[in-house]
Amino acid sequence: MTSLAPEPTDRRMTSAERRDAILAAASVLFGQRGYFGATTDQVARAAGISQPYVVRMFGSKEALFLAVIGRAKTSLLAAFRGALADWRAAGAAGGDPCDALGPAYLELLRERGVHTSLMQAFMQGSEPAIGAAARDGFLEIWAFLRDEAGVDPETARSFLADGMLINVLAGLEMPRDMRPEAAELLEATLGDKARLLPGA
Amino acid sequence: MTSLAPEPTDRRMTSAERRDAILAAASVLFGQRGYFGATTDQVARAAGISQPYVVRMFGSKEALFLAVIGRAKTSLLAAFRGALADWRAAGAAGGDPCDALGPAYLELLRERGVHTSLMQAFMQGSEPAIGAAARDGFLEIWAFLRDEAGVDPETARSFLADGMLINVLAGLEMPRDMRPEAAELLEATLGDKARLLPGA
DNA sequence: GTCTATAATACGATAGAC
DNA sequence: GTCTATCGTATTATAGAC
Repeated sequence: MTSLAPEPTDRRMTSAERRDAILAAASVLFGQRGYFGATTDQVARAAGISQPYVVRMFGSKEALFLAVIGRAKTSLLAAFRGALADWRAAGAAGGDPCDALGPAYLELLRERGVHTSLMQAFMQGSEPAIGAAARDGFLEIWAFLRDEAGVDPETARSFLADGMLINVLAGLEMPRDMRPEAAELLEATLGDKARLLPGA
Repeated sequence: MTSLAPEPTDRRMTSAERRDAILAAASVLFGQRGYFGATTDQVARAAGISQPYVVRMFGSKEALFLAVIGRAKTSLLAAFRGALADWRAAGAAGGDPCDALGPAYLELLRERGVHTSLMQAFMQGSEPAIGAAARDGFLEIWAFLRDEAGVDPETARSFLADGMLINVLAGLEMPRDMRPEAAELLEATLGDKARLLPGA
């Protein structure tokens, strides 16, 4: 039976890719304006499709947002796991794994909307479904640092704090400010990697 | 002329206090749901007045939000300046001023909505008026640390990072999560002060 | 000063054609 | 799979009475 042959992979890839392109567009918009501020119509326009189709594809705006933060969490953990594996392969036994995770976190700024959409989710703790997913995602990062990377609580806490400051500078689009204080803050926090922030 | 006598202070105080009560209610709501998520009707109900009156009193929702973050910035800087003065009066010349500012920041969690409304503003950098005000406010804190408290850039950066992590745990309402990982994270970040977070 | 009533619009979601 | 048309509702803001 010819029907046993697999469907042309082109079709399925295109479908999954299109879905991911919508999620990428939604990540940027939710990252900029937050869950309530970004509209399904804005996502649709950015993705070049109709507003009802966005809702149809994900079921609801809330489900779309949950898919966005799930995708961001996956991107982040993949970047961390890759950096950790490389760091271990390079044979850095006694050192601090965060020395490898930090640069990976900054490189991820090139993928727009990952940090900011997660951060917007973190600020919705009082929304029942989103809040639960956000707490869950944050604790998954914590568990990765403690259990997979093997760092102690204070090192993990400090690493997360540095990450949250970077997220805030991304949310602020701080490079838009041209005053010397802004330059000093950006230099102290990110050095020349400040160019990766939104607004730069 | 009897009209030269000052107006009864009762009247004016009551008016200013009522305005501040509205701002306090708005701080909590904007902190929880963000600029777009909180509605003027929710603020009005929380303050026990009508929705059109909220808009009338502040001119627009955006002006109300800007008043909220202005008030939060004032509360924060007042707490910092008070703690810094006490610390200097106690004669701690060679130490780190952040040792006094940190506890003051945690005590301010009792005043609901200060940290979270500021954080929500920080995540709206792409909104023209709000973004500019948010960057301005953040840099005012930075300038306080550098110029008034006299701390070096790396100490200031690290202090701000710790603060941003606390803000995120407040936004997440992390104490709602009962798993041991959440307890470990909260203990590492706030110790017994975790009880001051929303959601606790 | 504060309210009620309401205008004007924006939004998420559904129905149904193709 | 994807669109157009549209419904029902929520939201900001204004008008105007008291």
